[in-house]
Amino acid sequence: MKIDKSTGEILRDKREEKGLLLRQVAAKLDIDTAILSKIERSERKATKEQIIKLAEILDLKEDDLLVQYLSEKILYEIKDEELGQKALKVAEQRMKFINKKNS
Amino acid sequence: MKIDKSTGEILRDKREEKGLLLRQVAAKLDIDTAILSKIERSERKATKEQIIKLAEILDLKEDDLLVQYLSEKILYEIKDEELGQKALKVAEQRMKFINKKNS
DNA sequence: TCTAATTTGACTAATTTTGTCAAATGAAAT
DNA sequence: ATTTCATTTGACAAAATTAGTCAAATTAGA
Repeated sequence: MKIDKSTGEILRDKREEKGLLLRQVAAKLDIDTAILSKIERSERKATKEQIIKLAEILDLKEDDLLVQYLSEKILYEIKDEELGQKALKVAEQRMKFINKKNS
Repeated sequence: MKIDKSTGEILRDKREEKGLLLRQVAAKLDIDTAILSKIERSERKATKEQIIKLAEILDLKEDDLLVQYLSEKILYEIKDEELGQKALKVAEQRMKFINKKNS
């Protein structure tokens, strides 16, 4: 899993690698070019549906891209929080606890 | 850190322990009783400001309550996600990476 | 059973997110 | 240098989500 690249960077790199224009990919996503530009520069978040379509369009592994995307959503929640690191750890513990309970 | 109790349960337990009514606490928070009732039963999320006030009103350690609250917000983001667990782990790695970079 | 506390659900208000559009900027090619 | 096309920017609108009120229904204790 790439930990040193933002979702946006991954998307831009792959799009350019495939020689596609923002315009072309945006058309397939049915959104304005401006939004895709912003997504690639991490100025906007994509929606989950857009991520799924992008994986398809750019031949990226859907699950990997989704994990990347979700982890970014999580980090976004705590980005300005002093206690973010602690909260993440506690969230993991609670997640384990919940999973244990449901088995 | 309590891992087996929701924020709502913590709040309700402490409020009852102190013999306060929903009405009284809600008044201090400047919201309708109905909302506090829903927060305590995890039907609604509190805002960060409400959590801070509640820690004060109920004599709970602010940081602990905030960590509890933030971890719940994180879990909420991934509650319906198959890949939630993986995303959490990746978020932690990325968090570490970001912290390393900024030091 | 009376009374006060809590819960429920329908509704409104406020905020955030997602999107469009047009103008500005940048980059490549003559 | 000028043209042309891709990308970026920012102001704005639409849509969705979140936060709140209110009143009626339910629950719990004396």
